[in-house]
Amino acid sequence: MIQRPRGTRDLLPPESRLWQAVEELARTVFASFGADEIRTPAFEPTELFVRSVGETTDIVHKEMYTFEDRKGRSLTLRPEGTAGVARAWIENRLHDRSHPLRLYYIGPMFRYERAQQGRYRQFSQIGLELLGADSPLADAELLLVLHELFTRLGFDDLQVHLNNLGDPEDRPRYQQVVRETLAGRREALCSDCQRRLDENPLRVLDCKVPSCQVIVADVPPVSDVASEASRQHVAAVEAQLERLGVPFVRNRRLVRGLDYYLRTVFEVVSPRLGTNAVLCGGGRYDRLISDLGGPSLPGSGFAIGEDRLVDVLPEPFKERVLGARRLYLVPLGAPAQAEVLALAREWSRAGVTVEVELTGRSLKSALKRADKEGFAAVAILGDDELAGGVVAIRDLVASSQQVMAAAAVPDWWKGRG
RNA sequence: GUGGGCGUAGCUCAGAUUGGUAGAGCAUCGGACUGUGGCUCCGAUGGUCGGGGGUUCAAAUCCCCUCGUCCACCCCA
Repeated sequence: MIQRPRGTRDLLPPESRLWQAVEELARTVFASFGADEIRTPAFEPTELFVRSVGETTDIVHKEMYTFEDRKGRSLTLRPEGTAGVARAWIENRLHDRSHPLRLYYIGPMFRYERAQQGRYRQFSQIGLELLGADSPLADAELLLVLHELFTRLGFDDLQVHLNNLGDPEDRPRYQQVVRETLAGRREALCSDCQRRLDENPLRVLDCKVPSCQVIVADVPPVSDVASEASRQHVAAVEAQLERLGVPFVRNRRLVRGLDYYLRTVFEVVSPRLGTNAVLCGGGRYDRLISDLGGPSLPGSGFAIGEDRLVDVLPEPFKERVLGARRLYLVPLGAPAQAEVLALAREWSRAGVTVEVELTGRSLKSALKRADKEGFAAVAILGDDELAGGVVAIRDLVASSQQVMAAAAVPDWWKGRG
């Protein structure tokens, strides 16, 4: 049997409805704050990700799906969404548009990793990018939109972690501080941290090995070495959030795995997820567009892991989506079968969710099925009803039954919502 | 990429230690009840025992390889 590739999944009904509902709400909330959708290719020139995400990052270095096309060009399945948006902005001269520009995307990303719960080789991200505004207000708006979406999904237990990564100019100075602080204790660090010390010292900060955390506790947080301008920026973001009542915690150890972030960085974590608890990550990237050869343009954005989000969706939201009422239309006998689709069309046009029984099963087994499948009601159309121009409507919840004109069913249906 | 757990019916699992005709519950379909669900009873359908190879008269069971999945590390969404 041919099986799907490792780390990919088939989204089946009814769970696919949850995905639709999440995406629909995200579109609604984003659009209500002035964002529009952008759709970029699922694969891009490899160079784009090397230059934006960063050569030394794990994503680029060992997690990309890279291949050559028939003309020998190196292409890569996108491992994240921001790079493609930045590329598209430059290539399509969106510079000419009025800014700031709010662009959102929803779609699959690809990373070659060992799959486990909440981590897949193909996963979906819902992202929002805010281009052309360098103010703290822009970062605050992103966090607000995020908070609004999560609140409307019914979450009340998520935590927003926030940190200041400083400006790129601060980075060498900070790396120096890290190296100096840890110079004498290199041997005491785990082997991963010893490697990080050379390649990407920032990442030593969020090592989860307890012995490392003890040692790293002596290292001053990035924000202490950060420029005055970046400190004022992040402080202003925090002040906005406090004013808005958007809860967050300062996490001075928070570091992100993509090189383009600076100043404001944040994560949203769910206590209901295990190891892969990060539901959303984001931050400011004022140098990304210029690093890719475009003009100087500030930007800020986030990406939500849709797979993880759906995994921890609050029960009330799920019930609302999965509990949608449906009417089961059951024809009995050939004359009724001849009429049944026309009737379904009529009801469908009037806003009824109607499912026609097609297999000719007995009324008894149809009712049995209706009960199992959770239909709200069954419309029975037999010879008797046909003769009188009526249908028998059996309400499965109330266990009651009545006969009414076929044309009256949509109103009856609405009245019971 | 590293370490470990687990793959038997659509689902949850027994059967493996000691090789000997593949099982149960649930689900599905049908009947009891000829046009009325949920409960009960009866019956039926359903399996290359993840795949391949080896040992053996005989393998779900023992050995090797492989694929998948889950957990931890790593990483991030």
